[in-house]
Amino acid sequence: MAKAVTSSRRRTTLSRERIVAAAVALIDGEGLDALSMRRLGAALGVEAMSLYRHFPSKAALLEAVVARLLAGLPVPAPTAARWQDAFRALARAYRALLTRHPNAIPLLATLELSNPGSLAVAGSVMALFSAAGFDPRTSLYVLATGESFVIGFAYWEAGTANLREGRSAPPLIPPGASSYLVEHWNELTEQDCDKAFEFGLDVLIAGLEKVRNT
Amino acid sequence: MAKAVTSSRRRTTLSRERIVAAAVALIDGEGLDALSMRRLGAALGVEAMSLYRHFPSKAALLEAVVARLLAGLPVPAPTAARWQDAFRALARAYRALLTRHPNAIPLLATLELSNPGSLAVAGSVMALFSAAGFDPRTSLYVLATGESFVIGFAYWEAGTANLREGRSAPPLIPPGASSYLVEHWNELTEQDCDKAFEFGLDVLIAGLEKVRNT
DNA sequence: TGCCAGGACTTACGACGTAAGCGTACGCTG
DNA sequence: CAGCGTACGCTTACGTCGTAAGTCCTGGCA
Repeated sequence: MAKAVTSSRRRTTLSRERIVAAAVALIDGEGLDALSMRRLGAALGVEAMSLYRHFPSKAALLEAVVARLLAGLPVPAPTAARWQDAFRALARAYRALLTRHPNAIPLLATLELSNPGSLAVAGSVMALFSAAGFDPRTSLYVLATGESFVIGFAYWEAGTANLREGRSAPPLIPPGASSYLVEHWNELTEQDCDKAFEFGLDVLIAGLEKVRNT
Repeated sequence: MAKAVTSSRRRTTLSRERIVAAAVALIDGEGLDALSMRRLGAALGVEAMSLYRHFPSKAALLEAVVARLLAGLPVPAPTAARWQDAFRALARAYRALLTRHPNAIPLLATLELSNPGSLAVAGSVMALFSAAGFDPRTSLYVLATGESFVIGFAYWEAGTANLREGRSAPPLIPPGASSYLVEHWNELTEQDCDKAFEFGLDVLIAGLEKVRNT
């Protein structure tokens, strides 16, 4: 075979980079449950135990996955324009990240806070709001509020997506339920999710403006 | 033995009720990972496979667990006072539920939307805001925004709790990080979480008031 | 008294995370 | 160019998981 030359090399060369990339691909393509050490190894043409040369445990690997995903977030420059715009842009970017990797939502929700990668973002948000006149402690509360909304909304959107695609039984409507809900529950399209997110963002920003002037 | 009479009965009598209650206790006491069919059976003095007489799968059992937890939510009467107060009370009740069962947060975040038990709450929120003058679609957005905040905040709080108790390494601060963050990151107490939640609630309600008048 | 059916038990399979130890080929040193 | 140490992938094995299939006991009714 012409490839005999390369076969003198080790058939596959693992690295943390390659492993994490494959893990993200596996999660995106097949779901979080599909990320087992054996299947990840198989995707890389390698036995499961070989991965332990590069990561001490699966938990460590997941941390690295979260770090890689968080690295995709653009950290706003502190020189940015109005804090409202920077806040909005960051929230949208985070949501876009979660929408691109919906199967990784539980990972990010659980591990984000303990991941160094999130500190860059957290720091920029804190600086942003401190510069806008919020005191440091309040800036922290703003950070908590904004991040909670984005993470929680990702779950909401995933839940409605499951409903839409019938992966979970449409919850049979109990008799006395409000007709508003019944009417509008099933017509939640993706565009509605976009609108709902923008609505929440508007509400948050309007509220922050008001709280700031109190 | 005096109890010989009862020993003529089947030693243990299972029921969906008893199983779900034991499952909740196991989750609360030992964590979500501890809820395996075998361990749950053991807690009930029964073999794992016996549980399958009452639930077709573990997923079905988890649904029932979520339903039981959601049943603990007080649904506000539509006659309630100001929508602001009702909204605040419901959000607090939901957060209290999540705080009482922190190990069940991922369960509720993932399964809540597909659970009939959540429809009662959803319906009451929709009715509440419709009565307050929001149009139905906007009411749905309000529902999404509020619920996202509460769910997301539960993750945030759990994350900071892990940091506090050192269950995850305190993320080593990168060199250029904002000093605001560094200073305030580690002094997040439980009272701070309470305050952060109330802050978020204030912001949301203030924003909703403003949006409503536009 | 005898039968039936409901419900718990037994056994078994494939997949999981990972501990322990093995073999080999690459790259440095002399 | 020879030799060696070591980095790194492989093999085997253990205990646990969810659950499919089949067995057996027991309480209630004919």
